[in-house]
Amino acid sequence: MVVADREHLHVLQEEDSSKRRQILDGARKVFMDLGFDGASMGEIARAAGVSKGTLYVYFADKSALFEAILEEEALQYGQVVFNFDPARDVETTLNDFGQAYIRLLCRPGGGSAIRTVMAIAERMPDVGCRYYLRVLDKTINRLSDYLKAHVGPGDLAIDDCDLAASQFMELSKASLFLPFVFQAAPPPSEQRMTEVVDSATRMFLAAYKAK
Amino acid sequence: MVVADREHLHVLQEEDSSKRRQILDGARKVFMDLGFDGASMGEIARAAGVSKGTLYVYFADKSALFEAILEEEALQYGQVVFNFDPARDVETTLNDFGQAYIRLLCRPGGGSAIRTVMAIAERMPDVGCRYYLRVLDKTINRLSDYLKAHVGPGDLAIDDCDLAASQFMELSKASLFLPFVFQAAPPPSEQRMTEVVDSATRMFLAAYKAK
Amino acid sequence: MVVADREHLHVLQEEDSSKRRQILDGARKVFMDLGFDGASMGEIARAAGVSKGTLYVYFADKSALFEAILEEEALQYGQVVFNFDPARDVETTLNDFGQAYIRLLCRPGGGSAIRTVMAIAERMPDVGCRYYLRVLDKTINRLSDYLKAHVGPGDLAIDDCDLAASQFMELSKASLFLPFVFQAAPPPSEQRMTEVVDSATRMFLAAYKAK
Amino acid sequence: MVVADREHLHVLQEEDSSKRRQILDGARKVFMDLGFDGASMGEIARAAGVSKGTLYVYFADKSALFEAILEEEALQYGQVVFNFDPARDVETTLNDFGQAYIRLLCRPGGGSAIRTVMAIAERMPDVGCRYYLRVLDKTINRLSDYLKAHVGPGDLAIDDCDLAASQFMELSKASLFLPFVFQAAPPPSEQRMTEVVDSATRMFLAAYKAK
DNA sequence: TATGAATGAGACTTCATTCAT
DNA sequence: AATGAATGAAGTCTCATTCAT
Repeated sequence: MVVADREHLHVLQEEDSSKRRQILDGARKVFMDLGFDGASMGEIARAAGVSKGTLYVYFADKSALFEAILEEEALQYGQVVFNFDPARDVETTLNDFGQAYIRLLCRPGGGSAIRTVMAIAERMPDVGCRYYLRVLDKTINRLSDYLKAHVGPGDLAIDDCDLAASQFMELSKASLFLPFVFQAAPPPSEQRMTEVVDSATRMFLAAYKAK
Repeated sequence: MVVADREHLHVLQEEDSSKRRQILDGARKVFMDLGFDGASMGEIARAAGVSKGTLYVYFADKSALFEAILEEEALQYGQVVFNFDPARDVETTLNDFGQAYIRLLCRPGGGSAIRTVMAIAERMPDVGCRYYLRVLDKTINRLSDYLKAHVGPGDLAIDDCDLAASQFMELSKASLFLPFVFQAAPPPSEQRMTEVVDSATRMFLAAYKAK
Repeated sequence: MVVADREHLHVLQEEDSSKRRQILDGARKVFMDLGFDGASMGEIARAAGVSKGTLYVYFADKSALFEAILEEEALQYGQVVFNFDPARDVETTLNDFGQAYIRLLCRPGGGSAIRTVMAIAERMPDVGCRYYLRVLDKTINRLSDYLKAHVGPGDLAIDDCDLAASQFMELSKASLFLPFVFQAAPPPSEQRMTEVVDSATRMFLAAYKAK
Repeated sequence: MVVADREHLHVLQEEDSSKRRQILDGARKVFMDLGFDGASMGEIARAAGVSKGTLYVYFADKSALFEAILEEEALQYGQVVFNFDPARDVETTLNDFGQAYIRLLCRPGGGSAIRTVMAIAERMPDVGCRYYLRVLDKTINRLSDYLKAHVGPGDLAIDDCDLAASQFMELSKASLFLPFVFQAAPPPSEQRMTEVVDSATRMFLAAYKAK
């Protein structure tokens, strides 16, 4: 056991050994296309251009590979620049954020991680939970912090900023995300996304703008 | 088996022959708990109290059984009385609907159908699509129709009622559904659900109440 | 031990180059603990503190490594000084031998070689055969030779000394070895081993002491 | 095949449903030839003339199949009529038993169970232990009981009957079993077995016959 | 010489599905 | 109709071995 750990450590230290990169890229595609159960290690190996055995050199098992991908997803999410500079005005900030957020969700393959994780959350609750906290909840918190900074006379009148942040994010998805993720509609057009986020921003400000 | 003949002539056709009922009930539980891939026909047979072979007497294969359950789910959803009587006033109607809606989603096992269907939407797009249309979109449309009936001076000022309906539904889930479905939080308390839907209603009216 | 001296010679062909020694020591432990099939080359490499590739520098394959260990085992066995000096009296010689023999078999890990070789004797008959001849049969023969030297009036009356030697060895194991090797009992106590070998010696002499 | 018709009975539960019998027979052969690790489920399926999947209908896993065979082995062992009728005289009883015992051990494939179980006793201690208790220890106890019944003036003078029983069994194997099990010699001849057991009996009585 | 990354065959096991009764 | 025995394809994972450095 200890040995295995060490062996993995050695490999893991080189975060971007090219084989590891290949595997993660191939696996992401397969996992997101087919879901955790639908993806087979053979398919992943083929997609990654390595042998099946090699997968297990880099990742202890299928779950570990899956979680490594979610880890990356979380990091990428964190690197998306949601500009929550408190100096910026609320309307612009919210609108920019909403636009970026919905485009992230509805990019081709964009809902896949959410969908895929959601799918196994019942059988692997800790995976679901961690993904939520690291990705979704974190974004809520950053927006919430921004809002808090603007609560005050002449700015925003919000009682529960966490709820408000969540509300704005939900509003930004309205009529777009569900049809997309259920494959009932193609990815929304640029124009439609703009409209929806504009509407969300208006609605949010109508409710929370201090008088 | 002469005596039995008379009975079994039509039983198979009948939607609710007792065996079929048993199977659907057992299968729903297993599918919702474990997901499409995680559920095995053996487990389903056990949960239904029938033999594995019998499953194939009533359903062509695993997918057909799964879709039959979604069919039922859609019917049940349709039977939930969302009281959209145009005669009722907007605030009460929206609030009542929001309360019922979030309780439906967050009931134990409530997110399961959504989660389960979402999970296979990429591999079985028509299943995902049909579920969306028959369940989610249908609800949106009914709410939208209600809203349309109230658009007018002194009532609601809404440009895009479909979007507005979707917005209200999304608002009703804010901060509640995602943590629940990702297993990052237990089902929300009654009080919290009430608060969130109250806030959603206020927000909606702040934005759309005609002046 | 003379090992320290040897290390100053850098003769790579030498049987006991330090790496080779490491490998043999690590491999013995793993093979004896887990059996031929249960032992993996990876585990052996770890136990030996070398890389997997290095194993194949010194040994052609897993079997060759295993046989090299049995070779050593045979040599060590041969070096255990069973004092069969013909000048010693029979009772003492037998008893001393029996005591040493049963302690050898029942030492922690003692039955392991026998067990391990036995296990693969059917698939690798020559390995089993050679081990028997070089280890077990050799001991029988040395005891047999000792007995032959004492056959005569006033000493021992034995017709078939090979059989007699084998009999004494079997008697020395009675009630001790099988429970131990089948893990049905912990290693026998010192006192019990003494009693059993004493009994074996008495029995042997009762049967073979010349009158 | 005419017989085949009769075999299509629903008798999975029965201990000797024909498929179960087939599997056990095929598996015994493969396990005994190749050892637990060396035997593959595919090979066993082929030897049994069933599909791999069928093996798992009857046995939970490879270990369970293996243990079922040991179970049978134990039963068969128990059914070997070792005639320990206390009314029989000691010499005949011992000799008959010894003859039967060594023939059991050295029959073709006879040492295989012992060898095979011994081989995995380290990794599966409970299997080893149970086999020892159910097969070997049980036989010792039955012989021991017989001996106890004959301890007395003019019959046997034995202090530790359990030890004595074990001693006789070990003596009966002397020079025969080890070469056989290590594949260093073919199964012993009838004549040789007779000689060895005769010698064992003489030796035993020389030591334990009451004076 | 020594390494360890990489491989691919093959192990055990599961499971949707079929078939005879 | 209902069963349950049987199947075989496919899944995850292990491991002896090779090869470039």
